[in-house]
Amino acid sequence: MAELSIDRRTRKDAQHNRTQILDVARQAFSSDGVEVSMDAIARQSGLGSATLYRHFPNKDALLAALLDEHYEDMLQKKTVIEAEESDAGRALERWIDALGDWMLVYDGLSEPLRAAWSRSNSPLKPTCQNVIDATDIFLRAAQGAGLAQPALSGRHIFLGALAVAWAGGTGLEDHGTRAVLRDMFKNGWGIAS
Amino acid sequence: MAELSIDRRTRKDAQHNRTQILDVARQAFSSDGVEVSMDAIARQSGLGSATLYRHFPNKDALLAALLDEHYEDMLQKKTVIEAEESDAGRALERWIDALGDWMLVYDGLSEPLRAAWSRSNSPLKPTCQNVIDATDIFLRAAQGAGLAQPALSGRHIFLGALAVAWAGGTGLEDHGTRAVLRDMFKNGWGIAS
DNA sequence: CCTGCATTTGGAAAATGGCTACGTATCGGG
DNA sequence: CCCGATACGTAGCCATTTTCCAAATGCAGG
Repeated sequence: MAELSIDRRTRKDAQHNRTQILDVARQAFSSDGVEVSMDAIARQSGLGSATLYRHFPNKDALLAALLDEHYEDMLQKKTVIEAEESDAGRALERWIDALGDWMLVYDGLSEPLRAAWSRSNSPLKPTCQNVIDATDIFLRAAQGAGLAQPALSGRHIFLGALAVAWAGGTGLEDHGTRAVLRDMFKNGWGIAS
Repeated sequence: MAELSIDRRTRKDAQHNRTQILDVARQAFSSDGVEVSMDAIARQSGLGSATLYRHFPNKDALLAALLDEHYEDMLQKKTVIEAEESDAGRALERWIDALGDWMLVYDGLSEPLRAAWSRSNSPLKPTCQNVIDATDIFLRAAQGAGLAQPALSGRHIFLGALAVAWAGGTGLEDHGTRAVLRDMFKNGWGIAS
């Protein structure tokens, strides 16, 4: 309903430009990381930068629009995990893995995500909150089964996964390091004596 | 010896300006984080920006000069820990804590540190390497005593500590989160079943 | 004390990036 | 087909890192 009224009032060229921007941005972020300039995206879209900013008031908003697409996938993964995995610990583990992958869809994505959740008015914040909420569900189940540290919250897990994604992200020649970091995130560096 | 020949050839005003820059930068980084502009540092030093760049070819070089001062403290801490702590696990823990503190001396320090170690020619790289080497010593001792995950290397610990510092760094209203993250780094989010 | 010259300096400017003001072009209903 | 609402692009602002070059300045030797 809301969509209809928007669509009806939005000019066709504007609609076309919007999807064009999203397509170009998706491609640009994928190949060059989130650090590509807005100017470059506008140029590749065949538009002036002001037009880009009219559709998305800032870079984070553009990023958020793209991430919301991926959030659909995340919801689906959530359903699949819940259906397939009876063990709450393994379910949480799979969810955290999915989280890590999500945070790596675009190179350098960790930065704006982290910045978003300290800044008060970032368009990325709702998206983060959704993911955190989903994480909380898996986490509490695992905690109930004694398979996750009881003091943690979904926010902590999110931050941890974000930190791992950040550290293991761009320019890490050694691919195995990523796996090691994830394992360290799950099990810690220490061994209880 | 090398210092003498440098000192002899370096003009007094240049020497003075150099220490002046370092003093101002130390203060500026401390109070405003590493994101302060080079221009601001130059201005507060009563110098033109070009002068600043003559002394330190880029921001990382300036940062590295300051961090090297702190590295002295780290070496001292290392000695103290080695002297006081007979348990290798606790020694490693204390070292990692020191590592975490070191990475927080300036706000936003994690960023350049991480960038440094993927970029090939960063002035910060040698400093990082020194810290990693020291970490390796503590780590191997702990591994030998069965108190740390055997698959890890000093580099992994360094990256992990960096990730924790990054995630728990700037703009984290909740101070307890930092402690939780450190604990999660040591023990993981999971509980072995 | 003076003087010549290498060294050092400062201000201006280039390159890049986020973002905006404003006049113009275009869409689409009547 | 026309006109107002809507969307557009140019040009530009501000901030940041870094570089260029002419002018100033310290210092060694006379």
